[in-house]
Amino acid sequence: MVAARRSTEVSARVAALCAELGPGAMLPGERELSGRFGVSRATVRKALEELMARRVVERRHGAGTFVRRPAVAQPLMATSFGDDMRRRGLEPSSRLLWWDTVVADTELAGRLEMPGGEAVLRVCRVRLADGEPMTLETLHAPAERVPGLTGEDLEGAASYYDILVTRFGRRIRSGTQSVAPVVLEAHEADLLGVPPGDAALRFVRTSRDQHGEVVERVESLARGDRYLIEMDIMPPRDGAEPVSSGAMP
Amino acid sequence: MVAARRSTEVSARVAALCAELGPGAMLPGERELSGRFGVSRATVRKALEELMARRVVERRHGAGTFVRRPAVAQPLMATSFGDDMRRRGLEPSSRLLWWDTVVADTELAGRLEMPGGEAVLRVCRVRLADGEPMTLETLHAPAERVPGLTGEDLEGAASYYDILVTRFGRRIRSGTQSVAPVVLEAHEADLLGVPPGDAALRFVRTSRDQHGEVVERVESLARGDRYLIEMDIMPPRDGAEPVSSGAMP
DNA sequence: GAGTGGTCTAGACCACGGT
DNA sequence: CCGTGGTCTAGACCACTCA
Repeated sequence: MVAARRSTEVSARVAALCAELGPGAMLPGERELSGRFGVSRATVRKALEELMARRVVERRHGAGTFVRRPAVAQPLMATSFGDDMRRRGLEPSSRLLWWDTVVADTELAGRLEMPGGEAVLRVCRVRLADGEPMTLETLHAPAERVPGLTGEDLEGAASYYDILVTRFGRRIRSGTQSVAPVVLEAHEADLLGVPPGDAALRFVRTSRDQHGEVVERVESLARGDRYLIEMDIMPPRDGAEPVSSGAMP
Repeated sequence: MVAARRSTEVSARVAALCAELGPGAMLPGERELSGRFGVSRATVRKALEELMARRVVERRHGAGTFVRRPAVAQPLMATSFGDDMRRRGLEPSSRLLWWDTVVADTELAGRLEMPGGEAVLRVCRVRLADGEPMTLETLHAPAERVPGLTGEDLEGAASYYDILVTRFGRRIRSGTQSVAPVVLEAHEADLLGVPPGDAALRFVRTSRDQHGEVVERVESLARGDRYLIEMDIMPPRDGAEPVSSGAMP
């Protein structure tokens, strides 16, 4: 792999160093790094700023630069978990917990906008980044729209969105998502590797393909210490209804 | 006003230039600006990066730097708590818990982008809808930018955003917000009228006025049982960083 | 006081876009 | 082609933290 920019190269090498040292560790100084990698200090600083933006490191004026346990920002776009993690320089994977197919009752059929009485594929996975549990996901998909798909297809590094495109010719075009805070139950905390009673975000996402058909409903629990939602906000335009807003159940 | 960093000073002067030239206009080149302001090109670049992050300018490699056109299709809006509640048919109000002014230390001054050592107004309120506590808010505002404002001005049905406009001629133009899940401490739960240990959302919002000046930093705890973020999501646009959407407490 | 990150300078070369 | 932004260097001084 060729790094066009030296700062990107330095960035990657420092990120590797971070992984080696572990969270909380202090990195060598900028001058030391610039010597070690044979680049100027300005380049090292640019690389560190990149890692800063990615929340990999934390800098304290006068003290040093430290490896951070990153809170992963949740982009409010329909990116797959894998793409999301890779963009942060983390290696995504999945651990399949269980899967089955059930017959949709009226409520589930309604949510998936499918006929009642038909089969629904359910897959429960732990999603990991660099081997560390990040979210606990349960996927619901109308079996008619993804014929032949099983839970095993979604093990390891497989991406549901990729499979949707390559096997079924379906592309995600839109979706809605809600987010609420929850306190983790013991078994959930256990699967996520955090203490029970920790805070988490509960995402519920419904996605549609190019035909407007619902192809997934995902309920996902994300560790509160590793997930952070960031958004830009704009003032309301007069007369416009909000495209999105806080709601009260 | 003294700008400690020369890049901040340059930033402000270029922002003024942008306002003068109008949307779509091409700015002078970086070398030209560095000569005009008597700073190095690196400093100009740093200033431009700041304006880039604030979406004031847009740079095109090989072409130039341009004043950004009014944002297209901003998917999301910053409404005040009061407007938000009224839209849901609820009657908003506030209960003032305490207020004071403090001298900004370096960290706070940095967050508010104001000179260190100056005064900051802090106001802590419980926000209610139909008399029921919804959020617990702590507002921070640079006193210089809202002279004479006190906590009492924000009691009852008063809206900070309204006051900003009517008394100080400042309109919210942009902002950023982050959201994380937390577990409520006993005293927080008490103020919100929920059991301790309940889940909540912690919003941290920074808003700017038409001059690009920070006019508030608000930390707000929203009851997890009454607040839910809902958003539309779109597939990622190639190359685009997430300009994301969401909701406000 | 020694070492850290934060800022700035004055120069260089490269990659890209329009004419 | 020329002017633009993008990257990089080698050095300097300042502000901060911590032993």
